Amino acid sequence: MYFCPMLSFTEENYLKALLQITMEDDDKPSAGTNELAAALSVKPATATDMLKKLKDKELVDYQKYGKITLTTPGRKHAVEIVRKHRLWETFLYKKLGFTWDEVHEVAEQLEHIQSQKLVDKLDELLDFPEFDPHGDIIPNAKGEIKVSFKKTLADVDACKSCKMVAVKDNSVNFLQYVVKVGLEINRDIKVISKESYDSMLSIEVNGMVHNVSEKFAQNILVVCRFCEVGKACSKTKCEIK
Amino acid sequence: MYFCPMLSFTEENYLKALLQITMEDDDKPSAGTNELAAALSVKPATATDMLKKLKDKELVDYQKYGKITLTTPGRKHAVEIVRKHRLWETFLYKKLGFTWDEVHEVAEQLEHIQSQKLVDKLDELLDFPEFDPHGDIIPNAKGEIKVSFKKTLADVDACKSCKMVAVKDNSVNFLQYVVKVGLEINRDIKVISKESYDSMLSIEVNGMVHNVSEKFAQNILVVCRFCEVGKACSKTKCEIK
DNA sequence: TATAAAAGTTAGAGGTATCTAACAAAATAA
DNA sequence: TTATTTTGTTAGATACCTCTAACTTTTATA
Repeated sequence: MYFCPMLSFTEENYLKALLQITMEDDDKPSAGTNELAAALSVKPATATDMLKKLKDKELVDYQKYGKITLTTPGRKHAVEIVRKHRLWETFLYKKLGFTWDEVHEVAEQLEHIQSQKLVDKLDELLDFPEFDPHGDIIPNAKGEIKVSFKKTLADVDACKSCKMVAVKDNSVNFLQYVVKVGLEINRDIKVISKESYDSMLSIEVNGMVHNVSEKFAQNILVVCRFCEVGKACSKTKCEIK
Repeated sequence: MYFCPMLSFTEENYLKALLQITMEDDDKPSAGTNELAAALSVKPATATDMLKKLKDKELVDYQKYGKITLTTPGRKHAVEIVRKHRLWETFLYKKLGFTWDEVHEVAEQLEHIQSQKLVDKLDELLDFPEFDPHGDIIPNAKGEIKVSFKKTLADVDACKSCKMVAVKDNSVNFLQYVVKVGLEINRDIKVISKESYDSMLSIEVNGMVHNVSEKFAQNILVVCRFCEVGKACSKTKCEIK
């Protein structure tokens, strides 16, 4: 039987970063030291030290010079932090009138509050939400996460339409830019054209045409216009294969 | 112009403890090292080190072997933490269905969250409450604290009645005991008799008689039965001088 | 007032989380 | 396959917060 010790903020942040790296891409279920260090804005040497500690606590599988993966308890803990983070974001957005670019920073602090009752009650107060303000799925109380969307606006072909369901980047900069382009969750987007030279996209949103970079498009997650978020798409009509 | 630097959790806890010690008793507006250390469950040596640091940051006035007081910025910071603590307690109690003995522990964590907007919005959501679930006054957004009640149940003479308005001890143990005796905020209490030997009190609450210790009584704050909390008492009727 | 007790400080040490600089292993390219 | 680049590790240092043990100052008491 696994005993869950109290983890420091820092340890929790390492676990969360590992989960986010390994969830990002199905083909790559492990992370590297540099990658992890970059995600946490620390030096690789610092990450190496922490990895030893997390290994001793059996929260990560890791060998010198090898790849890093979360153990089952490590993953469970990381999912719980993500759950708390996204519930708090939803609370700030729905109950306190925060804008979607403000919630992330505060939730980074709130996600570390230790109280199972608090999390459960917050979930209840919010009526067990499925998605946070950025369209990300909130893991449920059992720690289950539905698979997230893999298509981005950058994957949509010219002349096809889609619907924005989430964003991959939660930074203030990006989110404010998204708003400026007239985008929000559930908004329809039509890809007018794609420039083959630099992958710039011309998109139509709310009747307005905008040119956006490939980097921007890669951070907008989309589904077919006829999809309902969280449900299967009607394949006969689907425009984004 | 004072620049407010980011303080660590620990530093904030020292400031809060200093405020609580110096607010407790009007006759003694300063604290000692041992007293402070005891309040924080650390050794006096540890407190001495931290005091040097807080002095460098101009948050406390302090000389070697001398008494400790908060500076104006130090006090301002401490009041802000108390404000956050009590707002969070009120939130947990009113919005999430926590009991009054559960809120303190979680608020100890939440009080350190850094976001002015969060505090302001929380205050608004709660409709600018004056008191927390323990009857303690919540400092307002300007950092003003109304003077708190000075009479305790232990000060009430035999055969006189009073009304409970707050508790001085926020520990789970004490609060559960208070409930067991049938007490809660706004409840009337009649002091039936006082034992001169050990100051045990016989009190009547809700028609039931209980014997309580002096220690217990010293942690129950009361006003005259005809007082409205936060307002002046009708002196002609006041029974607790 | 002299002495004992209480209160407070200093010195030296340990754990955590971070860094830089130097080094080692693995992956990639020539 | 060898050389180069990328990736990852170790060693040594620092800042923070804590401790114990020994010491000093202040306060209280006899």
